[in-house]
Amino acid sequence: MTEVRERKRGQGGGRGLSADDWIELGYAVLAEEGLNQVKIDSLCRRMGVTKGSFYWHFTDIAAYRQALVERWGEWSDEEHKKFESLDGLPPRERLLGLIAQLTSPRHWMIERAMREWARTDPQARASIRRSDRRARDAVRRCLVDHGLDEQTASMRAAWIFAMGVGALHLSDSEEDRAGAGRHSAELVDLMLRTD
Amino acid sequence: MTEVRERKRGQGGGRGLSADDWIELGYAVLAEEGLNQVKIDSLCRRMGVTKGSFYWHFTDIAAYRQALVERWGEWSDEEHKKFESLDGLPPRERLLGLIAQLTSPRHWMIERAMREWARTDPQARASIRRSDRRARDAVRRCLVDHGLDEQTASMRAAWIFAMGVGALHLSDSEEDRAGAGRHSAELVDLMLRTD
DNA sequence: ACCTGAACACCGTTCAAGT
DNA sequence: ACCTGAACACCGTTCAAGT
Repeated sequence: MTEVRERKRGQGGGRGLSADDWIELGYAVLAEEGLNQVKIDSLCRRMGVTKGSFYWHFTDIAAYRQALVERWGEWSDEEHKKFESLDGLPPRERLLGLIAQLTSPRHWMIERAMREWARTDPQARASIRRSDRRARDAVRRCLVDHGLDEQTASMRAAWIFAMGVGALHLSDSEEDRAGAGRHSAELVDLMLRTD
Repeated sequence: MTEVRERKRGQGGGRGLSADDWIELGYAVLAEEGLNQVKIDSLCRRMGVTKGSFYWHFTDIAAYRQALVERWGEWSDEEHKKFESLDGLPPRERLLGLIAQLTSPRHWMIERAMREWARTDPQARASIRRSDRRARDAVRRCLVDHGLDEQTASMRAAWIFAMGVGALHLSDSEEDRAGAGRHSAELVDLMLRTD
């Protein structure tokens, strides 16, 4: 579909491709067609080069995946920073925003691919774990700020987080998502109860 | 697609393999080494036969996966029937049992494989959806029997179910599972609140 | 009925050779 | 520095031929 004939190149010039070009393409394919379409062969076809080109930029496909994982990690860092700017909001609104972000459909394919890779690649696992812990901590902080004790907050944060990951994987069937993705206000109200 | 010419035989007789033998092996490999190790080539090596044997029992690897999916569906049906026998228990205990079953570590690999296949294979998707709906309904019934109104029960059932699926996918990192898998009593108590 | 053996296509990987 | 082209291994698939 996305037949790239005209190669994108760095700002200045240079006739060849950069590692970044490959990563960019990888993400596009990942998001559009999923993990199983990220093959060296088809990537090269899209790029209009032979496989030797790919292997000049990356030692093997594991290194390529790792580059994608690293890029994802950086991107995840930025997202988190963006969210920290909402620290002024009351806990309930902050939590609603967090949940919206957690269950956002923006990058399902990519998130799923990361979790898939994390199952075999230790580096990917470390990256995901770091990102997950940050998300869970952010949720927990909302709960603590709202007045829950540390223990209860940790428990409920883990539940909410697991729910988010579940919604991520259920995102294919609309009926399943309905309950988990919508009604976040009701969920938050239940999770914030202190009585 | 469903070209499964199977031939069951007793324990003793028959020199050749049956489709069941292949399915059995597939499950073993799936559970032990995960989805990516279910290759025709390596399965044949384990069986001690050539690939022609595999292709006599199944038209292609899609048909084989479908046979695995069907088998999983039957097995899932049985599990559900087993659980219906607990209908006499009070809702709270029933719900605890359901959650224990939903987040049981027994067949993580297999469940994940099914959800993975469901992403591309419509038959697998139908199978999973059917099983999911049953599980969610069972949870919802516990909540209704405990006194929640239909709307609230549906919402909370979807949450609990999503949490279970999330726990399934987080099952690699122990820290994440800790909150979602353990503390089910606290979760149930929160979810059963009517006030 | 059940399988072998050889063939082919596809994809990951390597590497000498080109510009 | 960046890529081509040919080679090879691995795996999915087909099929004529064997028992």
